Amino acid sequence: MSEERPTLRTTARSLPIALLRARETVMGPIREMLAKSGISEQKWRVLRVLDEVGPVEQTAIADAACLLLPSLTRILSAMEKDGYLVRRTDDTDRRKSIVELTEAGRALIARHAEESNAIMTRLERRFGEGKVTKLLDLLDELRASGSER
Amino acid sequence: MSEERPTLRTTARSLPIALLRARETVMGPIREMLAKSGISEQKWRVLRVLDEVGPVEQTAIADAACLLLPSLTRILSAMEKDGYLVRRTDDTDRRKSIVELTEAGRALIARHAEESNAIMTRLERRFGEGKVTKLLDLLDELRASGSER
DNA sequence: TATTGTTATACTCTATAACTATA
DNA sequence: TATAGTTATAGAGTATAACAATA
Repeated sequence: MSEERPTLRTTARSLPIALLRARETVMGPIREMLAKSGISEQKWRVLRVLDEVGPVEQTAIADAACLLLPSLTRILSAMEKDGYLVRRTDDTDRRKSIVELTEAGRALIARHAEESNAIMTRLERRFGEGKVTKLLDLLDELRASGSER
Repeated sequence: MSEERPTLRTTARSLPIALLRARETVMGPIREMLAKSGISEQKWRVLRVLDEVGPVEQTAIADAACLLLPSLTRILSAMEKDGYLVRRTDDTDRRKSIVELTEAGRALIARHAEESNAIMTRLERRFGEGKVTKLLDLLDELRASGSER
């Protein structure tokens, strides 16, 4: 049969689809964990970013947590109302607002840290620790190469 | 300082976050491509799955395209209305409905295949073809290990 | 009784543009 | 003029449960 049209790669060899499928595989137990405290994936990412980098402006959070600024505005408002973080105007540039975790925010993270680590450790045992490391390295490099040219 | 609470991995070493960030990096040019024909990421995944596996029941599509069945129902209805696919009741099990691409659906894929491949090729050149292969292999294995045990 | 898919509902996130205030 | 963040709005996806048809 004469096949004229260009052929796409199989979905298993499509990077965006493979990344999504792999993520869905990994997210299962984490979703269960988060569901228990009624916190969304997006809020959990924001919490982790804040925990990692400390007080920071919103554009940086949006980039690190893969959220658009309008989404982030809404999420931060809700989380501030719930007492997990505070926003204050930056001293040197009053357009910026700096976001910072409260003690309650840090406590929320702490409550989940152990289980989160256990989930990751279990995955490493099943999938292979070396492979996880290799995979994370490649993902980092891929992300970095996206910023180039 | 005495740090008592358990520590989380950095977000760069969190598999779900790293997978998401990498995906966002890769999706940029693809989103631009799809935006031109007003087709969502989710619809594009459905098209590719159907193109790859042929006529198939909806549960299988949902799994392969990482969509919940209620979402898929709505998406398929819209795509059927647009003439890209048809649904027919399975002969041997009348609970199932088999979904199949129409000629218009295949044409839609064909219109994007060349550009989609070009985007992927460009990424391979920048990031390294070997690394892409290695990454896809690892993602496949990860996905497979999720089904185990 | 279990499974396949649909419908209903409430919620959340996405995407874009317009806007405010600061620089 | 440009940037940081907010607000508005429309649209789409997520998640859960309840349901109909079929097995």
